[in-house]
Amino acid sequence: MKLATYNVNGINGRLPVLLRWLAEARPDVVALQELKAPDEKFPAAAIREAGYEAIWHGQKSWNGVALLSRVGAPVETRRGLPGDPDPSQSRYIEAAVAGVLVGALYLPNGNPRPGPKFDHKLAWFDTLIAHGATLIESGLPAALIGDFNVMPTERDVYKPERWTKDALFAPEVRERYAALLAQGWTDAMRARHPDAMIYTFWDYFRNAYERDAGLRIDHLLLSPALAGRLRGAGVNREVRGWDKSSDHAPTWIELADG
DNA sequence: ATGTCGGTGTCTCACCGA
Repeated sequence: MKLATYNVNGINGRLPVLLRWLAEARPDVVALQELKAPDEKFPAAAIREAGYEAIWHGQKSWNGVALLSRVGAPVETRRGLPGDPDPSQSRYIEAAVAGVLVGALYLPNGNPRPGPKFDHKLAWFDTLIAHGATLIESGLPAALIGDFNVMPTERDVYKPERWTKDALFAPEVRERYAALLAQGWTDAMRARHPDAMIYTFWDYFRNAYERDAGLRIDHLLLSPALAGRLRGAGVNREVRGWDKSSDHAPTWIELADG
């Protein structure tokens, strides 16, 4: 099963890019972030015509997450993170799909730091850590996937020294990502490619993609009950070069049958 | 400080958030 995450940065503005990628890559299950659309403006018909059943949790203007599947309808288990510090922001949706419990998330950006947005990021992350523990304790094959808005290590940033004060690379945030892994979650990309330079995001500014000035901020974490099925991982980085692309590239893993 | 996007309202430009 191919499981992917993709921050689309506006699902309606990027719909041709999304549909082209779905047709070419044929992922089985996909988490989407930054829909930037209210529920009634989710392009459900186009997604269905592409062969995917979907659930979504949108909001006007910002945020918004969805889960797509072409291997059986996602059975929604949660909408919103339990104990979310600001439930008005649509950042989490969870479903059982193809025998895996998939939590699809869009962690707050948190800039500027310091400030209330950074505090919110830390609070949201703490809430995710609490929920992550319950998922691990369940013993189910589970995945937490999405835009975590954190580069876990220096290897995940094209120029680490320039990012030390940024909310995406702050020690408090990287510590929380490490705390999540310490629960038993496996960073699938790093498990498959321990030393490679891998990015999932390139800024729109200053020709970042052409210069390969990227960041690795989109992650797929696997519970102990699922990690043994990991067979491959990669980034469809060419998608970032397409016309009208998101600033993120689709990021995927391959799982053996359970 | 800067740069470039989509979405939205203040609505053919200016703003926010990223």
